[in-house]
Parts: sequence; structure tokens; C-alpha cells
Amino acid sequence: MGKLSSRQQQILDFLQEFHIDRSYMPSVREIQTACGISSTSVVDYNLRLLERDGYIRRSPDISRAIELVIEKEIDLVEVAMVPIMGTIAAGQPIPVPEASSYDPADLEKIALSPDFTPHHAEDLFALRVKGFSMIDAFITDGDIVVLRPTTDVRDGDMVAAWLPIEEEATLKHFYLEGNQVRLLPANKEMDPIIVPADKVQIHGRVVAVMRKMNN
Amino acid sequence: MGKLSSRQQQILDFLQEFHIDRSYMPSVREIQTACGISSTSVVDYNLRLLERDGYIRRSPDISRAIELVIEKEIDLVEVAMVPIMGTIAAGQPIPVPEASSYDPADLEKIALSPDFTPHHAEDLFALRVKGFSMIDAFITDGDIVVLRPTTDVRDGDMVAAWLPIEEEATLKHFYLEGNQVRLLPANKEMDPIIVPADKVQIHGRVVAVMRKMNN
DNA sequence: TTACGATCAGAACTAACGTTCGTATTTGAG
DNA sequence: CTCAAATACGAACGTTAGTTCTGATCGTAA
Repeated sequence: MGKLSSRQQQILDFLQEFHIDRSYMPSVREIQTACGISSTSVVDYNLRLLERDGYIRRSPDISRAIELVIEKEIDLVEVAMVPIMGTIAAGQPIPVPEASSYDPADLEKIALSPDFTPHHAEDLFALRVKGFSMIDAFITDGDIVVLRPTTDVRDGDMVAAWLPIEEEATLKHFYLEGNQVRLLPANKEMDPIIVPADKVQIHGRVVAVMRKMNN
Repeated sequence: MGKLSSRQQQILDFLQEFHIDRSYMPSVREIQTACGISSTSVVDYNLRLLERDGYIRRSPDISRAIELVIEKEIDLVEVAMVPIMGTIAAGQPIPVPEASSYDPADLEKIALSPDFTPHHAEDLFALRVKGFSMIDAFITDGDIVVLRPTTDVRDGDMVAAWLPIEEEATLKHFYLEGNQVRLLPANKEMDPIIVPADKVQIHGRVVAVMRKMNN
């Protein structure tokens, strides 16, 4: 794949730009006038070269049927956009997707890399951590935790749990022991919480943690 | 924006699908045959309705000039893809972008949300944390730290530092005190490290931390 | 039933568009 | 300088494709 002539680069740039703000492709004649070229055959000639070198793909005899090869590869990275539902703090209830009165489309979102998302990234949601009550899980103020809403958790999973009696929201490792639930902090120096299974609400399993440093 | 008739839904689905794997738009006649419609005028009629209801936009007299309004908004989210350069561990040198023999294009990458990236996301790189030596920064084994390569750090920034004498890689808060550099752990119970400024290499400022939970 | 709006059929018209052809002009290696 | 390859030109040709027009069909409410 050698270097492009200035003509070809100019055309490629125009294709890129045009495709970004219309979403369909320019015709040969539109390329012609936009790049100040005198003949459509010149455009065709250069498009032919661009296709030979793998920058674009064309379907013969079809209007505006130019595909930008590179741009397409970028699009192939599928990034899940996870809505940030609210804040999780020690003394406050945990916001859950169903209870939210907001339109999901209006919420702030964060991008989640494919290798960070489980098989189905559909119903994931995120919470902003407030306060330092979760430091035993290596999670600190301002962090964002990504959750999968589920009550079906397995031993060892880190879950977002709400203890109605204590009015306590917490992130802990989950272990079911008969009728009891053991909530184990990530930090071994801290004591586990053991409560009856019906005295704890599991709001989701923690899938990922993200932290933005100041600046 | 009312409900769509099955015809319109069918056409919209086809547009979506067609655009995903061709990147240009179908002509009226292609829509016609694909959806089993007998006349081009029917297609035109329904496209007119779809445009009136805001699902698509059309440019008159131009071939294949249909824009999918919704899909376009999704594309607008710009996600930075940050390469994972290697591993940062207590007793090993810190991998830096310049020293890497790998082609950046081949490296594994993670997606970084726009609000996680500073102004220029260009030269960011990421490291996988190995071991538990960084727990004083709320960072544990398996975490991924995102760094901006710079030697120009300000007091209070969290930096990736390499101490040649101790052969120690660490993540600490940076403070310059005359000729001395004070490296302060995030955990207040741990002692700071104070070294001469020329005995420490700053490899980058930590921009973000990401953690994937098992499963 | 009648009336009316929504939807569909078929055909024809015309502009838009990709392609090709013969011929210049420029470029670069020898 | 010479010559071939690369590039550019202008016009013409034949499709492709958007549009429009006239009716038909169908469901629904008066």
C-alpha cells in the first residue's frame, strides 16, 4: 500500500468528511466539483486507484456505492454505552434501572470496552460511588461501578447489596450459607457481615470498576 | 412520533441492516424488491412518512440519499481506543510506548469514554497491574491503569514512577520539594517515599483506572 | 350505502450518475 | 532529450433511480 498522490488524498479526505455529515456517499460529479477536478473520468480514474490500493471499495454501476474500508474497521469495535443511573452511598438506597424516572436516553453514559462486558451488555448500568465506605473493595470516592442487575449471584461474586434494617448500601463479596448471607469485604482486615437471606437485597453483580483521576 | 406501520418498520429495518453491511444506502428499487413491494411509488410513499416522522432524512433527486437519523446519533460518540502496552509490577521496569517493539495496531486495546479522556487522547497508553503492591492507591491485581506519557507533572498528580536504585515500580501521588521528590501513597497509613529528584523516573500521569471483575 | 383517508399498483418521465473512449499533458527513469 | 507510464481532459452513451400521475383497494366512520 504505497503513498497516495495529493489528488487521491484530497478525494479520500473529501469522502471521509462527506460521509461523516451526510451518511451517504458523494457521486462522482460531486467529488469532481468539490475537489476542483475538470472531468468525471479523472475522478473515476483516481477512485479506481484508491480501490486497487484498498482504501475504498466500489460496487460497479451503482450510484454512490463507495465504501470507506478503514472507517468501517473502526466501526467494528462494538462499545457498550452504559447509563449512569445515580449514586451509591453508604446511607442511601441504591438506584436501580426500573425505579428510575429518567429517560435512559437522557442519562450520562460511559463506554465499556468489549472485553469488559459480559455476553449481554444490554441491561448493564453504572453507579457513581460517593464517600469512602467501599474502600475495603479497593473502591473509593468518585469511582464508577458497572453492574448487571440480577438476583442470581454465585458465591464469590461482588455484589451491590442493600441492608434495609441497617439502611446500608455496600459492595461486598457474596457467599450464601444456608439461610444466611455472608458479605465479605475485599479487605481481609475488615470483618464480614452475616445477615439472614431475607434481610438483604442484592441489586446487582459488579462487572467493572472505573476511576477517573482529577485533571 | 407515533407508531410505525409494519411496512414502515420493515423498510426501516432493511435500511438499518443494509447500511450496516454496505455503508451506502439502498435505492428505492432495492428497497422495493427486498421488502416485496410491488411499486416504487409505495416505497416512496412510505419513505415520505418515515421522513415526516423523523426517522430518516432524504435529499430530493439524489440517489441513495437516505440518512438514518437515530443511527447517526450513535456514531457521534467518540471513543478513544487505548493500547495496553504491558504490565506494571513491583520489581519490573515500566513498559513505555517508545520502547515497545510491537506494532501499536496489534496490541490489545480498551475503550475509554470521552469524559475519561483529557483533551488529547492521542498518546495515552494503558498498563495491566500485576501483584498487590499498589493497593495503597486503591489499585489491585489485574486492574488496568491508563497513563498519559509525560514528565511534566504537578504536585498531587498520581504518577507511575520507577526507582532505579530500589528497582521499584510504583503508583504514587507526586510532590516536588526542592531537589527531593515525595511519593505519597493514597493510603494514609503507609509511609511516603522521599528520594532525590534525579533518582526517580516519572513515566506518566495516571488518567484513569479500570477493573474487570471475574466473570 | 357513501365518503374519505390511508395504502398500494403500474407506468411513464426525466434527472442523476457510472462508465467509456479518444486524446492531451505531465512526470520520471534512462 | 526520449519515451513510456501516469495522470488529466471533455464529451458522449446507456443505465440507474427519484419522482409523479392516474387509479385501484381497503378499512372505517357517518
